[in-house]
Amino acid sequence: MKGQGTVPLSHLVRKLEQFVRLSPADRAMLARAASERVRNFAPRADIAREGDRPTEVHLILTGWACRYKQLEDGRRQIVSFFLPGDICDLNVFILREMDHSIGTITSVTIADLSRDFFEEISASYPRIASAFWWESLVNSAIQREWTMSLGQRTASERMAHLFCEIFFRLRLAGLTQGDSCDFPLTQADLADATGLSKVHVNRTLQELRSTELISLKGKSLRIPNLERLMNAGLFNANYLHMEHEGRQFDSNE
Amino acid sequence: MKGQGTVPLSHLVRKLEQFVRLSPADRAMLARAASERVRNFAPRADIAREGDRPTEVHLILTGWACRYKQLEDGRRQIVSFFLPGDICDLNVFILREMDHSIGTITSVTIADLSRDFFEEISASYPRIASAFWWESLVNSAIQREWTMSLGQRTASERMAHLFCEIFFRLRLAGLTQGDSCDFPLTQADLADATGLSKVHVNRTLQELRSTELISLKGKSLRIPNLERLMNAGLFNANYLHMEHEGRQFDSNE
DNA sequence: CGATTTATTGAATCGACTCAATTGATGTGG
DNA sequence: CCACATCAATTGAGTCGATTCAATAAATCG
Repeated sequence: MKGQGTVPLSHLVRKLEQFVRLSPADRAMLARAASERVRNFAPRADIAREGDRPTEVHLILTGWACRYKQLEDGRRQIVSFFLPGDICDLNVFILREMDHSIGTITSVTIADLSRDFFEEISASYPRIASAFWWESLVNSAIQREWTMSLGQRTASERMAHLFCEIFFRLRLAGLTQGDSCDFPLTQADLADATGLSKVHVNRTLQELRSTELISLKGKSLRIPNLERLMNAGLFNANYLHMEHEGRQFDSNE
Repeated sequence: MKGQGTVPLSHLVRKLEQFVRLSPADRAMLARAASERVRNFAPRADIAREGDRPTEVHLILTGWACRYKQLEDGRRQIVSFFLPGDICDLNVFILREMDHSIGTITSVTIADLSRDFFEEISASYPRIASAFWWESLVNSAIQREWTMSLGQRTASERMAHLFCEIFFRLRLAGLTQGDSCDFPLTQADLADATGLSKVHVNRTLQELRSTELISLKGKSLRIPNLERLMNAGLFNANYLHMEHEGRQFDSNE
């Protein structure tokens, strides 16, 4: 039973184990959760819309998605990306309605986690609960870092920073191959995420390519020298909190 | 014992009661929490610094503070404001170190809430726990809205939006007088929060004043017509989730 | 009261935007 | 499997919002 191989759940487990050591029972619980209600979405589809009542928490099993908001006049901002293994807001169901939408980038498989499930977790699976807290605090930190990027970083810094962030997050979930990873975002997506125009995104990418900070063709990203890209984006990984918390959170089994 | 008058704790209670109805026991618990370890800070002082180990959660009793991040070259971004009654990140103590700093704007009084305190809450005070969850989800929503502002709104929209947000939040805590409220932020603070230069903040304020959207002198803000300001800032209050969740969360006592 | 912080103004510049057209990919149906 | 349609990426030119630098005026504070 050891080694879940490439099953979708493994991204979540791999990521959570960055923080706590999970017991076989913990893993079984997660496996149960991830199979309860599974749904598939086409690329560029909405999983949830602003105004909807949130009734469950979504766990991204495969594919990329994003949270986005729109102004009445159509201006659109992607406020975060969801990668495989990511969980959308713990406990959202206590709010009456969504203040943003969740849409897919690629085709996506999600598992819907019910409220009861969360209550069971907090009552009986303290390590999972801890890890979920960690995930949620990291997501808040990412959102703050985006605020920083949009407020202070220049176009090329912003772009470099985003590439670093995504690469680190994918790596944590076991989704990189050496210095490369899948990268399904279009330049329009990057524009919506960075607050730049599509045209300027294009020019900024050319700049990053010409200085050999990235190589981006098709849907694949390669970062030949991560350190250099991090410097270019003033990227400090501390906000991802990829530290292991030590023994106090380990499984005793 | 009824009516806490203007004691600092009342801002928190008033805000949380927007969401749940608290029992006398709940209130007593909050009162205990808020008196456990109280500290005072001068204006423009740091409550916590990036790199520190977070050991407790801070509750703002009086005064204004902010979360901010800095790049190596000194560029500074305020990523959120803390107003009286606000709580800084539930459960941060599970992270190894702060990824940002918390600094005061005015003089500030805080209460430090221990980890044990939170465990007691989740075990025995479900309504407070719910309300804390709500507060934390709203804070995330605010952070997303800032991302939206910085990415998509123009200078004057951004400024108008920020004024609306602060006014709504202060009102929820019982800190507005009619169409006015205290407003201790300097133009430099506004610049750091909106990602604009000080000079442009100044010019944007002049624009808002000349169109009579705000009146801002000394440390006092007046919003003669909130609706107009909301339109100017494309402000939609839904992200503040100021809805009452209905009976299921009410105290039975 | 002078000292320091905060706010205001002007002028020149630049990063990023818009508009508009073109090239290159991707994908689908006949 | 090509032809057409659509979507994504690229390029050029002109413009504008916001910036920087620098100086001055007005508040605030000890």
